[in-house]
Amino acid sequence: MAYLDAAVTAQERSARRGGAPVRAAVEASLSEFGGKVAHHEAHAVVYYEGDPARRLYELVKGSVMLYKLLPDGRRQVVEVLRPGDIFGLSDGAENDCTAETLTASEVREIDLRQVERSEELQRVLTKCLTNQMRVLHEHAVLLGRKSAVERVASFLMHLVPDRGGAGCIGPDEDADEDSYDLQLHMTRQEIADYLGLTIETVSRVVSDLKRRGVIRVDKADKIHLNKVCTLCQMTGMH
Amino acid sequence: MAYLDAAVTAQERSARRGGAPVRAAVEASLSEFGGKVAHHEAHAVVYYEGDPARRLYELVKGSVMLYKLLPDGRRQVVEVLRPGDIFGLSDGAENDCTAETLTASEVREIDLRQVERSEELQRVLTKCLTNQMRVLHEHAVLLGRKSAVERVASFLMHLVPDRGGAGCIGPDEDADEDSYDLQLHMTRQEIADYLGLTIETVSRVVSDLKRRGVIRVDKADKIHLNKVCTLCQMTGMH
DNA sequence: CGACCGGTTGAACTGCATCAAGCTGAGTGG
DNA sequence: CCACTCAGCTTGATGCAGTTCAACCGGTCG
Repeated sequence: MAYLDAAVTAQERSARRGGAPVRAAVEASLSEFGGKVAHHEAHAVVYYEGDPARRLYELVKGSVMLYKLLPDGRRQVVEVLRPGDIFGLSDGAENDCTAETLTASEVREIDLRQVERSEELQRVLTKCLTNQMRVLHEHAVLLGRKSAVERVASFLMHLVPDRGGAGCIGPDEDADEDSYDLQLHMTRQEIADYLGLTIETVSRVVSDLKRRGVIRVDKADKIHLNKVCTLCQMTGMH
Repeated sequence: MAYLDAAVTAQERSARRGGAPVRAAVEASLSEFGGKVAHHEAHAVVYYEGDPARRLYELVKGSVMLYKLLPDGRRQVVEVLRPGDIFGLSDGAENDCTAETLTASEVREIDLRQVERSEELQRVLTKCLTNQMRVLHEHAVLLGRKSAVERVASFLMHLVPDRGGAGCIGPDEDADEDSYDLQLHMTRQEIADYLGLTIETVSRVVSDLKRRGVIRVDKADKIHLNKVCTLCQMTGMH
């Protein structure tokens, strides 16, 4: 746990590295509500925890993570967002998380007063928040009750469309000839902070999966799943 | 980790014990939208994870926890709700959690079709979900990054109005003559499953706090905080 | 009174963190 | 084109916080 720069005010905090999409998008887009689309490069901070919450954001393209820091520098990535997701909503006056891009991203910014007015916007919001709640619930199980191997397996499975989530069918008993190519776009540090582990543990688990032939590591952030179903069985959910 | 009865269908699962409110209520009530108010006794299941999501619920009185089970019986309590909170909203066709009362409770049930129609309801919902999101973010930090002592300290501080949460002022350097009486309404098992610990660890930490004079344990679920500020400093947040 | 349930306490174990090297590949400059 | 550097990653050795297993305690209920 380094981040010794962390126990200070929002703007003084330094950025971190990483970057990759995580799950399938919610249908609706908020383009109809106007708002500027801002372009951010990778590892750019959209806003800081503790900053006044001024706008609502919709991730249009790329990927963004939300994280919180403890005063001693420990970090927890609480969400990894994908296009269609909404963030920046706060029930207080301040943002409760820092939002930082993982990859170059496009973010639509919508004035909070608009939200009060538009009925349609409220409807989309409810839908989106409900979905994020489900994801957070599942993540709480991961953080509170899963082993390191189960966390990493769950993380990887979540990157496979229609697998790993609540609606996952579970492993296909017979043939495990399913394979899948992943681009993580996150550093080991970001993955570790998302999974509540250390960088070393993540690395060790990945190496172990490799050794067992479940995955192939082409580059640190480019992983091929040799046996999707075997991996699925390692998530603790089947 | 017992719960061996868990790896089965929703209705077959057995109930668990416990019960206590956790934080201050959101202003709005949904009484204006009608809906029946159901009375549940303590440790009653309102709905099961996996059941078709038919209605929206508002906790009127009492306290309710939401939890998820892994097939091998490990449990994670993902939320502890207090009056004013809304639950049962699902973005799929099924509930993603089991909802169980901690104490005798009153729960208002609202038809999901109402939600589609009412603009005002949407507004209240957005507000309520945003608040729950913030709580879930904070809980992710607890589960992913805090030590056992920090978890228990955070848990207890959350039960003190205006303390423990994001808006907590932090410990008052000087006089720590603040003291406070708590009624937990949760068993050690429920607390452990909420904090991602074992029952033994919770017990040991509580005993330790007692030994150090930070708290006084009148009954297992009736705890007096002798030094609120000392406890506050043990949450890892100051 | 005995059984049972929730809680506490102790002893031993272990999974993950911590500490410490070494490795790899991209960028830089001579 | 090669030496150097530096960041991100991997690997090994060791330590410890929290789990596991087990015994016991106190209150309650039949």
